[in-house]
Amino acid sequence: MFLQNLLMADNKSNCFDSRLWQACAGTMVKMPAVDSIVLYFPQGHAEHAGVNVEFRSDVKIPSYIPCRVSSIKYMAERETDEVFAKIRLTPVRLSEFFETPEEEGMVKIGSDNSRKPLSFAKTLTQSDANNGGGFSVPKNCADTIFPTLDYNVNPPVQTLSATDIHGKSWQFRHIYRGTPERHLLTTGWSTFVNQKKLVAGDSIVFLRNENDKISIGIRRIKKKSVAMEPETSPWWFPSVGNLTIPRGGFSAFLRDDHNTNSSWSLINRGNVKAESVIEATKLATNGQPFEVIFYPQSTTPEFFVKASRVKAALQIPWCSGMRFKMPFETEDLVISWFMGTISSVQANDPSQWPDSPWRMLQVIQTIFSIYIMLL
Amino acid sequence: MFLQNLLMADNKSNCFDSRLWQACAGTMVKMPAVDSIVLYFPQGHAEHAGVNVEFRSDVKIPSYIPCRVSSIKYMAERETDEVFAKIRLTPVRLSEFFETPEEEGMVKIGSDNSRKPLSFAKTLTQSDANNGGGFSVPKNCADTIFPTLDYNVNPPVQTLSATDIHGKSWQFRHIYRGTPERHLLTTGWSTFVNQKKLVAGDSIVFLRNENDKISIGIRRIKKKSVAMEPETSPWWFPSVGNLTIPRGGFSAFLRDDHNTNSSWSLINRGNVKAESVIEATKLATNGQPFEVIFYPQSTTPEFFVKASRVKAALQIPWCSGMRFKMPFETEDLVISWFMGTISSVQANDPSQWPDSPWRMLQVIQTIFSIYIMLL
DNA sequence: TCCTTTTGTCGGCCTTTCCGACAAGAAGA
DNA sequence: TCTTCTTGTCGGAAAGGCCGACAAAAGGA
Repeated sequence: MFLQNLLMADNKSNCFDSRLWQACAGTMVKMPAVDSIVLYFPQGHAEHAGVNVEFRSDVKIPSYIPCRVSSIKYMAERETDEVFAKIRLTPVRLSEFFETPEEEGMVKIGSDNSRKPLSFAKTLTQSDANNGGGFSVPKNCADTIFPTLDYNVNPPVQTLSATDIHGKSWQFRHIYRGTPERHLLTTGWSTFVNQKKLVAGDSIVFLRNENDKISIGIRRIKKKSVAMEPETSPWWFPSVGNLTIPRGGFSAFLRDDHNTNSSWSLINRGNVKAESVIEATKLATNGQPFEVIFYPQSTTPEFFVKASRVKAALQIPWCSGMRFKMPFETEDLVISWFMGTISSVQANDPSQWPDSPWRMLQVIQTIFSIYIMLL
Repeated sequence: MFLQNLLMADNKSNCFDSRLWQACAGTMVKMPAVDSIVLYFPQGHAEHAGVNVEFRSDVKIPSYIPCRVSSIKYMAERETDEVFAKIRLTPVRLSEFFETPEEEGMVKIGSDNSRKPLSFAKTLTQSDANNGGGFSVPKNCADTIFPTLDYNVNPPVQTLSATDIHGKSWQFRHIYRGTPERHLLTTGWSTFVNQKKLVAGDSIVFLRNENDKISIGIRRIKKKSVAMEPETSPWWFPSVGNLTIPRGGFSAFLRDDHNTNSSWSLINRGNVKAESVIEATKLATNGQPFEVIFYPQSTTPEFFVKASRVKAALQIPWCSGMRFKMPFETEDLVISWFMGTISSVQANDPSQWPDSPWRMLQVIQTIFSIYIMLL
């Protein structure tokens, strides 16, 4: 059988370039390393599924299960280009969790920014998305990402090849013209917009890899837009007085209080099934390896958290009135900071999940509730 | 590494459908079966390369080497869609050649025509190739190959998907309209013409496989056109008086006498290198397995000939004045017959290759020389 | 030979897309 | 605040592509 056919057999495909995957997921999404130790939270997994998961009431489910990451597959939906990861987890003894060195899994944000920025994102304007028009290329993007034009010819023009997350190549005419002059993508752009079904508000990411090949990724606009809603599960940096936990933290999630309590802003609704959660939890509880699917663009938090981060967070005496600051990423990959005060600390669902570190996430949730109310 | 990248790593690709390969090569090109016995002719191989091959003079090279076909890979150039085959041959003892049953390798031309014709070829007109226009579909092609249109709607229209030799899918709008009404391919056609760099005179082949999937192949026009030049290496059917050797014969090749003697009409010039010929001959002479590349659209003959055919041909007392008839295939896959008289029988290069059955091909060459002179 | 069927080419018109003009917005002085 | 630089939107212009008309070519009687 022909290989290409194999790849197209279902609506998923292995990711062509893991850096493009990262750019689409958002630079603030940090996946754990293979072989590192994480805590798996069934409760978080259920919330990620976005449906009410009915666990069997006769079996006691632990609130967290320490696991070793066996493998991670970076993938993308063939239809929408939405990125997701397939993670294989193997339960380990709790002692292994505590034996993990403190430093393991720490991520130095910005440490790989030593080189020139290699990616550029732009939210599509009405003119960009209206087919008929081309794409207005921000000067920075053309200067730092695209191959340099020959400005001696008039007008300067070249063919730009960009590869999408599935490895499919797209060609665009890149021209520098107009008064005042600006960079534009013309021929090929409308085909891309139509085939990817892009609309104004969607973002695209251009990425230049080490061989100067260009990749092009998509981040779709959220259907239910909440003003300034962070696009990805943000990592937050607690800053308590002078105490700052360096480069660690939890993911946060966002309850959309404009709707009912059970309604979550999800992009992946329906992609993670309740049965998968029950199956994963069953295997995890029995100490058997299991597989979970994670959609980073979902607004629910990661439900597998690096051991070192959990330990860092547990050392903070969380209480009301505590001030904090938290970074989040907007559509254009710009990292902004939100500062506020913790109003209350409580477990998310105390009756079913007593004493779960998962309640920490409730803190963040509360913060966001306040945040939205202030707008 | 991503699979698709692997496939695109060089400018060759494994053929998507061997029947499409056959259609592009021409139905008169018959490849030997795997495990069958053939004669390999170093001289023919050298001519196929289209360059002067300098064999080492100190080693005596046999004029033919009996071989068993170990494997055949059907392939296509990624850039031009030109089909070729990679054939692995293992030298065998001459006794194995003679032990081959007479019937082996016999090909019954027309035996698989029992079903409706499943392929249709058309040479592109100026209007077909001019971008701006669509493609005028012959009625027969639409009726026998394409999915049947719903003639109740007005105008009858559908989307036609066709897969090229690399497995890439192309979409065309197939509409039945105009006065008088006719079948046309509109949207999608000009993209195909531009990307494949088709010009008026090139042929395309539509093929319907057992699952009613449509394939689309390309046969490019020869650069140096000789009027009524057969497009593929023809098989010929000698007919001597009442004696007709059934369904056997040699391939023929065509010397273009309008040019110098050493100039051959080649489509694959430069694709088969002299070094490959020397390497293959060296291995073959030493009795070791070797690999050859064969371009069926080349106008040089096959340089590996089925054992049974050689034996059949050797039984004919070739001499001047003998009348013969020979089928050949035109661009549109129509098989025509050419009849003539043998003017002389001589070895192609008697000093280097005495007593080679390869001289039989010289007969055909002579016939064609006469043929061209008559035009 | 004549008639019918099929299909190649053409000009008209509609749609798409390419273009500079202009101005709104952002950034810097 | 003013100036400069950047980029979003618009209407006109050019190109591409779909259409039936017509006639040439092919095939059958």
